[in-house]
Amino acid sequence: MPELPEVEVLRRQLRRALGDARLADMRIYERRLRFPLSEGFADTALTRDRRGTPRLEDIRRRGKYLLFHLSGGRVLLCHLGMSGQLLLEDSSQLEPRRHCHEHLAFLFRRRDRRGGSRTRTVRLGFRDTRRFGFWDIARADELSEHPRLRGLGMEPFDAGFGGSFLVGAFAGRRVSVKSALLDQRIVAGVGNIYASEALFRARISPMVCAGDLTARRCGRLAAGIVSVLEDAIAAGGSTRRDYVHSDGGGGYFQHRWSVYGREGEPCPGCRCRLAETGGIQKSLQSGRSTFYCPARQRR
DNA sequence: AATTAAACCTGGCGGC
DNA sequence: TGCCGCCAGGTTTAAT
Repeated sequence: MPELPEVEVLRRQLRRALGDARLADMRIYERRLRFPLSEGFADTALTRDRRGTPRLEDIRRRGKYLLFHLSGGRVLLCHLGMSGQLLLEDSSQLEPRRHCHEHLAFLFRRRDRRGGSRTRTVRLGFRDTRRFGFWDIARADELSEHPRLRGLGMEPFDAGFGGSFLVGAFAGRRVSVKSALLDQRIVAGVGNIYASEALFRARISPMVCAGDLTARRCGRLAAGIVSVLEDAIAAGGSTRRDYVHSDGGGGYFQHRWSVYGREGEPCPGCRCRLAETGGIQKSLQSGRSTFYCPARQRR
């Protein structure tokens, strides 16, 4: 799925394209997502305020969630799951796109860039082959208490995130550090790809117990998380199979993965030592694959 | 309480 | 070629 960098790239694209558009209309083609779409989703989303249809005030991100803030204090929450996509088109057609697992479509109207009173209609389609993604609607003033957001941990780009935060968060934890990184209640937004990549950058074995990490290693890990997420955002995210940008294009960071998906390849940090190190290894940790270099990433 | 496994879905790939 | 099992960027729920 899209992890933090992919969601962030999408957020920036959508905000640029939609600006302060108004949500003019929407359709639901499939309610059975990872969690069934709530009864009043469309009606609540489309409720007009004094000036007309709801205005898009901002698009924010929390962990892997996209948050569409609408006027009138409503927020649309979107999680892309494993295969969710949000695609923009210049179109005013709400008919579903066939044979592409489109489940929702929104029409936004915004002022034409050339100014004047002309408006432009933009269609935003939500596609999700596996239907692990989901949407919900919440009141803005209750957003932090929403069941799906309430338990989320620290944002990696928050000022408070760093080695000492990880020391505290990992204290007493007997799970592996790799599993701890996937726990959204600790750090929000890191998924299976960037967990492996961050551990590689920090030169830490994914099998180490989170609670056993020294402060020094927690500092390296925090730096590795931030740097890999920043680099991935700058490269437009990673496109492996399902993730695409809002224009259908893809990111480039998959070409810069050091370990993920590179089983048997030479470690980029131990060049020319393939025979000694055995190259990148793959293992399973609580059902998810982990990639690492056993020579460079010590216990 | 803490960890792990199963469940939710569809599609693509390698092996036979 | 066709069928089958396995795997895939996630989260929640049930079971150990």
